[in-house]
Amino acid sequence: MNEIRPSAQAFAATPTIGDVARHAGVSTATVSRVLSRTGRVSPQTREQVMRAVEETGYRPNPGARNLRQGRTGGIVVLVPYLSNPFFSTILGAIARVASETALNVLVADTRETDAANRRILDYLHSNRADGLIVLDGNLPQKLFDASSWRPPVVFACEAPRAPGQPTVTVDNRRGARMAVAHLAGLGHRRIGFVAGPPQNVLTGERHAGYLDALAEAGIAPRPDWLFEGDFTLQAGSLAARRWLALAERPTAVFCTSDAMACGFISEMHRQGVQVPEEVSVVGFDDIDIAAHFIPNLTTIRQPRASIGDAAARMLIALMQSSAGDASGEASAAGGALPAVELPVELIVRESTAPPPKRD
Amino acid sequence: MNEIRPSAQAFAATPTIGDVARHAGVSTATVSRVLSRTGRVSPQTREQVMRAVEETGYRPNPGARNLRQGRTGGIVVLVPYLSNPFFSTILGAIARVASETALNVLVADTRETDAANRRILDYLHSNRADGLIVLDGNLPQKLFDASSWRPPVVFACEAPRAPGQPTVTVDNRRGARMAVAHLAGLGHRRIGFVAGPPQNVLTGERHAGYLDALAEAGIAPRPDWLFEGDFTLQAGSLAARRWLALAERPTAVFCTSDAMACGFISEMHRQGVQVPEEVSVVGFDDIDIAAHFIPNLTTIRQPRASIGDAAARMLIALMQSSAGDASGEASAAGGALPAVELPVELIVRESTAPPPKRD
DNA sequence: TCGTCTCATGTAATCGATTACATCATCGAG
DNA sequence: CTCGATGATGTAATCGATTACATGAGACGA
Repeated sequence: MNEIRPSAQAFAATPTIGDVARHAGVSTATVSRVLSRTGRVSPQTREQVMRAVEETGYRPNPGARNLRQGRTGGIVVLVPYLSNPFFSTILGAIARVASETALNVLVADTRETDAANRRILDYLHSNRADGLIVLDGNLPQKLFDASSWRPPVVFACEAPRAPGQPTVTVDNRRGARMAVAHLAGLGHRRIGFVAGPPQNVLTGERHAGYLDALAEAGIAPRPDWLFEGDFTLQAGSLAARRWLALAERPTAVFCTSDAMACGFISEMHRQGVQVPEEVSVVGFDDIDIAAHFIPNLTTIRQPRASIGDAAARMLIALMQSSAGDASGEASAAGGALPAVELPVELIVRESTAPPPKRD
Repeated sequence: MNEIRPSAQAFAATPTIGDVARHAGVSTATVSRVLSRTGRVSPQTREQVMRAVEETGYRPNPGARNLRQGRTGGIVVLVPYLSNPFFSTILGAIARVASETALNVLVADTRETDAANRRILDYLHSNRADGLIVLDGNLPQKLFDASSWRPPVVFACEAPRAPGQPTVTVDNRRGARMAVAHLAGLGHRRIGFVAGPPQNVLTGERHAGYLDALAEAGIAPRPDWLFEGDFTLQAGSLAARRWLALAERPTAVFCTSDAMACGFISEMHRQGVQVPEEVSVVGFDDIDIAAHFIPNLTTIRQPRASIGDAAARMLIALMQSSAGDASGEASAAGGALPAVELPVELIVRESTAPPPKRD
């Protein structure tokens, strides 16, 4: 069908490297060399090529380049619930780092994809991405072992239990301990715990920290003061209603997410219970609204942007070292960089106070 | 560097369609036909091929397919401030629709990219994406005219002023009018306006709606009750401080975002001013926290998920019609579908009340 | 003056799929 | 029995870049 080559006139479709070469009177190899700054090209030729690029309005086709180079030019971020602002901030940080290296950022919501596992396995197993960042710690671990060859993966926030994987986390246990110790320090002896999803790694770690702090304060844990939850506003409200139904109530609760803390306080307010006068509340995350919620939320700050930033940089480092390497396996070349733990911080605001004087 | 070619033995790297063909004793064309369900293949052969796919663990390389088919297999979403939960919800909805069609979703934060315009122009102008959804109405309009050939673009939320573009919006003007009419209906005559960024389209539309409602209520607008803002929590707090400094204060304010409403109320609380007893506040968006903020926020609900959903479906429709079309131009084939306007809804909660009795 | 080395550039293979076209066998109608 | 239609499959071009290798022109030392 190409019998009538469009010859040298106007470019109907997008110009290709061949068009540029013809315009400049050189070969495509030379154009490529000029544009990728590899190999030596005489200043004159370079000049001609650049002019031809200008004239034709040429833009290299990244797909073609990637195919040849055996890359995809993108990384995938697997997010549970994209609409959660906590994750979207991390995503933003990842995007910023990726744009420095001209990497595309693909997102996939692990909870939305109907045949979720299948799609994720696609991402992992295949040549769809040069690397993955997994923000969802609840994905079946099998997914990651199974595939014979896979691109580098970094787990962020919710690291799976299996060790030896590259991870970026915060010290959840210590954060929880700080939160509960803060309550104990204010004089609270009856401290509730609002959990995340049962299977979730974070739930486990933060619960461990909660127990640590109780033990340090010489307080016996009370199983009936452990409220189930799932990190959402609604779960916080639900926990509040359960708190209200209790005969013997905690004077303080540690919520394992700010969203749950807001939901909890909101429901308390609706029922006419004062925070922090009648019950103290500590959150976890320090999302934006925390500093503006009423009462301003005492919480544990996670450096969200730093998490995304660190995860992206770690992934890029892994990608580079596994590219230099002939086999696809992660190499020891870059040294052992697979685990970063970022610090958390207690932010004391208004939602905590000494327990009400009584009993 | 690749001098030692891995030769022909076991599949060190990922298997290709050629490996499958060899395994099944057929040609690559046949394998392709089986896998893409195009063309006729005998049941036996199909069986053999499927078995070979199984055995080799073959996954097609999407990059190669896309190159051949002249597509990229992805759409780009340009978001201002990825960390904004409002946008991330929309993004989530887009991702859901895109996954139905096995399209990749690439995100780019228009405010983070250092040489932002250059990168965006790249996305537009080049063969990087099969389509774009633009959530940022503040990008220079030139970007979109300039490029001779571009993939289909859908503007969502913040539609540019230029008409004739495919857009998904809500009736911002009507929403603002409803919000302010609600305040007027409660008896307020002194109503302030907390604006978004000056250049922003939404700011303009919502301000127009504000003026509409004032006019309907026979209230003269007061320029000194117009507070600048930028949709953020901080801007809301700042507006609150300005409100406090006023000699003559509005008894109600309409904030053009929920975040600003929260920031405003938060600062009021800090200064000991009661909402809604002393000043009523209406927001815009109905973000998740709105129903749990204290006081629960009266606001205008935007159907965020529907916006993302509609934008994605519109884009996919445009992509299909422009693919059938020989030229890259949008065709009239699919009929004129380029503008969807979704309804908004007034949600009355606790942050509004009749004005305090005085003068 | 003649290799030899370097530098600039061109030719063509390559990445991994899709797909236009060719080929061959089979079958039914005339 | 022959011819054309049909169906299954193979061959090879193609998408748009990168890059290994070949080539030819000068420069330079012997």
